[in-house]
Amino acid sequence: MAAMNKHAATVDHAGCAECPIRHRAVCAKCEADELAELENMKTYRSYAAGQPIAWEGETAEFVGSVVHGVAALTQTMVDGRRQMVGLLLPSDFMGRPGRTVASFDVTAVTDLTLCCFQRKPFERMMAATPRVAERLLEMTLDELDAAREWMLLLGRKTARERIASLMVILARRSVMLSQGLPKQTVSFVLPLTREAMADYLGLTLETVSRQISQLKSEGVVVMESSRNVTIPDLDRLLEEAGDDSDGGALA
Amino acid sequence: MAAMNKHAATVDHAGCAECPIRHRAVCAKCEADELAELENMKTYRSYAAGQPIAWEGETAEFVGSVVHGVAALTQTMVDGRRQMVGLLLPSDFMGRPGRTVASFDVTAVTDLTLCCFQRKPFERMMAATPRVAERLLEMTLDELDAAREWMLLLGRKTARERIASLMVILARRSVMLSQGLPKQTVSFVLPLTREAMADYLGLTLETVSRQISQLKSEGVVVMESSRNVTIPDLDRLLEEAGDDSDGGALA
DNA sequence: CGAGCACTTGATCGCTTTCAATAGCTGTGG
DNA sequence: CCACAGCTATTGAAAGCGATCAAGTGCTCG
Repeated sequence: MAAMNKHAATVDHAGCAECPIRHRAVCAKCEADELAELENMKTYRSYAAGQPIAWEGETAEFVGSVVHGVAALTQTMVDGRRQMVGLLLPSDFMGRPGRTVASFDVTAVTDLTLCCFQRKPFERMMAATPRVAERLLEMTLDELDAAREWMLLLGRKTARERIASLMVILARRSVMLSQGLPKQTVSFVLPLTREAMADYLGLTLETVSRQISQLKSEGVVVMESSRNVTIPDLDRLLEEAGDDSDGGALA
Repeated sequence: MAAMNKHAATVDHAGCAECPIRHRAVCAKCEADELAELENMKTYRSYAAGQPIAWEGETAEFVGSVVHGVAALTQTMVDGRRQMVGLLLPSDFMGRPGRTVASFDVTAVTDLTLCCFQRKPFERMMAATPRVAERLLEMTLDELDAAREWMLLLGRKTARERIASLMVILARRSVMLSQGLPKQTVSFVLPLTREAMADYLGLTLETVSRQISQLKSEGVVVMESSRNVTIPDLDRLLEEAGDDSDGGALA
């Protein structure tokens, strides 16, 4: 099956200057000379949807940034219960400087391209130039905030609110990527299966399916297929998510 | 009531060299000259148990480290549901460089002493000397790992497993602080009320109480009072927590 | 001694899980 | 072209765990 093979994505970028994640990834603050150094040490790797990238407890020989696609960090208990603890979207950083052993399983959720750096040279560069380390700190603090928002969802939100919250996140990202002006209607494709959503939301896949059906029947979301979502009224969705409304604009 | 008043803790440390968190806080990697600079800008602040330290959405005028005591980061939904999203123990850092608006409510859980820095001078120092920034990145990455462990607990663990997991964390900390050699029996004081535990664990206080009672009746924990815990068999507790057993030693 | 607070315990309710069957979609091969 | 396998998703019925509502206990402090 195609899903089991690495496949060559479009990784023939002329250089970092044209990279789609140039201003959001770890390299965002780099000057031309630093970028050139990174350029020399980078390698692209591609993974098909479903492929493992790293296993918990094993040494990950590289770190890197997501260029295209989506990857998931998951944790699994001995009896098989599984919880997704992070979703890596384009520009997100994978791997931890200063620690060679991965803390979590990493899997490609969709077809995926990573911009990888060997651990040692990258750590040397971090020590030498502050810009990369600064940016990484900034990104890590953002991730920590996101993880804490997620803890509220997992600890206190109802199944319905969890689904709505996930939709809000995906809608927000869709708006950001398309650089669209804030409008009330948004459409996007769910990059996750029902099972992956369940793993993310701390629910079972049946509950995910049921709650989506209900939101659909009430007109909060409109679905052309099981993966194509349209949100007719974002304010309504935000209410369902149980978040403090931030005025409704996906700022 | 005493709980509403600031009270003077023992903050008359001669200097950073004698500070109890000297080798674990943000200043851990600093040389003597850098330490002197921090010494000039630091102020101690004390809070009584229950006092607020910062409110979500308001500007926090300082950042700092926990010296003594325990603080909690919490998030509250409009209808009052509350989730603790972080527990700040001695040496943990509070506040986010580069962001003036607090993302979460911060409250003193026990009587508390903070070693505070004005935001601006601290940020200037971070930009000038890499050691502080390096250490902060390290600490932030550790916190992110801890947050992700917590997401597994909130998303997938049973009430019983959650209680056991909290006990494991507190037992582990108690062993670290007392520098004791790893042994099978550990005693410690619960720094949290049942309600605070519930907020941390994503449960109600009644469920917390019931599960503690059950663990007690089964001999997994022994309690001299409602706050004094003894763990007669750590391996047993680890099993109950549902974590991969790491051999049982609280390494 | 009584007020206030933290905690415990009981009874019931309801949401989510579990178990189970069915539907829809996609690709493969006769 | 249709049948079928394999997978994803939906839906139903029943069970269970934790929440909710409600007393009651024990401790500390005035």
